[in-house]
Amino acid sequence: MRRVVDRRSNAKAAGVKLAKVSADSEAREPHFAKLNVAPAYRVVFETIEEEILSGRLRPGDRLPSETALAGQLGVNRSTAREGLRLLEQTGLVRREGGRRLFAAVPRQDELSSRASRALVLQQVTFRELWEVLMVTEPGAASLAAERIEAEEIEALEDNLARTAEAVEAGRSFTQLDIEFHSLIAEATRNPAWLLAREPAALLLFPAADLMMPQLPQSGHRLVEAHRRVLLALKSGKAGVAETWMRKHIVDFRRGYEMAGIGIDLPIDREEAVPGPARSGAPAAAARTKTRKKA
Amino acid sequence: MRRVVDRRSNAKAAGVKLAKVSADSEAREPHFAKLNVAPAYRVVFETIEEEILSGRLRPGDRLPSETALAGQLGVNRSTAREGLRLLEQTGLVRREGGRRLFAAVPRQDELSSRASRALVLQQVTFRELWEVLMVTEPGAASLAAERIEAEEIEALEDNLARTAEAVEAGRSFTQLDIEFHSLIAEATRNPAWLLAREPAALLLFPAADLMMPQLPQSGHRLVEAHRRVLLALKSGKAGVAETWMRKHIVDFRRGYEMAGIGIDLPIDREEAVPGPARSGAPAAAARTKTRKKA
DNA sequence: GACTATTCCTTTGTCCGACAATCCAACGAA
DNA sequence: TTCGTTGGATTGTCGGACAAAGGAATAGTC
Repeated sequence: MRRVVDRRSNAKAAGVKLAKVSADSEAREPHFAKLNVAPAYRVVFETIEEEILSGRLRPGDRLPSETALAGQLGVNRSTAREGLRLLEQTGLVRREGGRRLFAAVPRQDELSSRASRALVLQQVTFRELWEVLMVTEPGAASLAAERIEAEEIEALEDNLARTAEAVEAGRSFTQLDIEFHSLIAEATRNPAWLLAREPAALLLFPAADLMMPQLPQSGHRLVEAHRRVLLALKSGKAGVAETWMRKHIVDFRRGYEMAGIGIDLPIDREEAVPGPARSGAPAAAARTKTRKKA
Repeated sequence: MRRVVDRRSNAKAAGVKLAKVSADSEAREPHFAKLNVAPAYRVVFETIEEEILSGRLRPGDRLPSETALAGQLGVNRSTAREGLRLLEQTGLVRREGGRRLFAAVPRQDELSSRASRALVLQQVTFRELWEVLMVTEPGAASLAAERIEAEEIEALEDNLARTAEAVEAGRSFTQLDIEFHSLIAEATRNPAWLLAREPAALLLFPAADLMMPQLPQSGHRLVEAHRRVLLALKSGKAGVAETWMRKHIVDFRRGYEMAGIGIDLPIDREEAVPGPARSGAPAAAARTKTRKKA
C-alpha cells in the first residue's frame, strides 16, 4: 500500500518505489504531526490538475498516452488511469472523438447538472430554488437587455414560437422554458452568472409540469410573460425586461401554490435531473457554447 | 476493448464477457444508428450514481467492497475501481476515516471550489464576478435578517472582531471577509443560494489583497461596512442589511477601480483558488498552500 | 498524381494475478 | 471489563496480457 508523500519527488523513472510511510515506531522522538498521505492516484490527479490550472497545460493540449504518463510519473499504468478518471470527472480532461485525452475547461452544463443533483440530494425545496431565481432571472434580463445581439434575439424568438406551439398542443414546455431562460442568461456574456443560476433553474422550471394539469392556462401566461420580456430585450429596455421577468417568476410561484403543491417540500427527485448531454445528444436544452474568446 | 451497451444486463458473475460491438460488416441490413457505447467503468459509475440519486442507496450507507462490487457487476476489480474513482470525484461517495466507502451527498465546498477553478480557466473577470455578487450578497443579507439565529450572530461578531484585528495589524483579511459573507449566506438556510454565490465569492473577495497596498484605508471601510450589516442583522432589519450590503459591494468595486487594476481583465489564476479542505485542516487558514510552486 | 485499400503500430479498455500495508473484529490474556 | 494479539478482509499498487479501434504509413489502382 505504498503511499506518496511529496508530489514533487517523482524521481522520473518506472522503477521508483514511492516513499513508504512506515512508522518505525521504536524511535525516541515523540509526536510528529500525522502526515497527509494521499494515495498515489490522487497525487497523479493533483499533479496534472495543477499543470492545467497553472496554464502549463493549456486547454486543447493533448495529454501523453497512459503508458507515457505512468512512465513519467513513476507509477503503474493502472494507477495513472485512476488519476485520469478523477480528471475526467472534474472535466479538466476530455476525450475528443474516440481516443486521445485533451486538457479542457470544465463544461458549464456538466458543472450545473452535477450541482443540481447535489441540491436534490440535499432536499432543496421549491421555495429555496425560487428565492435564487427571483434575483438571478430579473438581473439576467436586465443585463441581457444591454448586451444581447441579433442572433440571440432570433434564437429567443424561435424559442418563443416553439413554446407557444407546445402550449397549444398541450405538450410539456419545460425544456423550452429552461432554454428561454438559459438563452437570456447567456446573453449576459457572464459565465459566472450562468454558473450561479443554472443549477437552480434546472430544478425549478420542470415544476411547471406539475402545475399544468391543474392550471391549464398557466402555459399561456408563461408564453405571454416570455413575449413581454423578449419585447423589452429587443428594444433594449433593461428596466422593463427586468420588471416583466420578475413578474414572471412571481407568477410561476403563484401557479405552483395554486396547484396545491407544497412549496416547502423537497422537490421530487424523479423530476428532470438531467445528466450532462452525453456525446451527440440532440440537446434541446441549453448547449452552453464555450464562450467565444472575447 | 469490450464495451458495455446495456447497463442492466450484468449477468452477475465474473466470467461474463460483456457484449461485444463487433460489426460483422458483411450482413445485408443497412444502417443501424451507431450505438452509444460507454466504457464499462463509466457504466459502473452511472449504475451506482443512479442507485444513490434514486435513494436506493442512502447517504451514509456503506458500499460493498471493491471485490464484491466487481463480482456483482460482472467486471474486473480494476474496472470497478475506475468507476469508483469517478464517483469519488463527484462527491457521491466518500472515504470515512480510513477505508470503507460510503454513499454521500456532495459537499458544498467541493462543488464551489471546483466551480471556481472552472471560472478561472474561463478567464472570468472582476466585473463578471462583481455582477453576480452584486445581487446575491444584498439578497442574502435581506433573507438572513429574517432567519439568522443567535449563534450565527455570535459567529459574525467573532469574525468582525478578528477582521478588525487583522486590519489593524495590516494582515490580509481576505479569508475573514470570505467567511463573513459565507456566514451570512448560511444564515439564509438556503443551500441553493449558497451554491449560487460561493464560486464567485471565492474568487472576488481575494481581490482585496490587491488593493490593500494602494488603498490603506480600504480595510477600515470594509470593517465599517461589515459592522453596519451585522448591526442590521441583529435587529432584524432586512432592508437596512440589504442596503448596507449593497453599498459594501459597490464600495468594493470602487476600491478595485481606484487601485487601478483593470476591472475587465481576467482575474489572476494565482490568487486563491482554494482546494476543498482536505482532511482536518484548520478551515479558516489560507489553504492555498498547494500553490506555492512559484 | 490523386485516391483508396492494406498493414502495422499505438493507445485504450479490460482482465488476471499478486502482495504489502492497514483496518477491523474476533479471541485470548491480565 | 480492559487491553494486546492475531487473522482475515480490504485497499492501494504493481506487473503483464490481449482484443478492439484509431491513426499513420505504405502499397496498389484508376
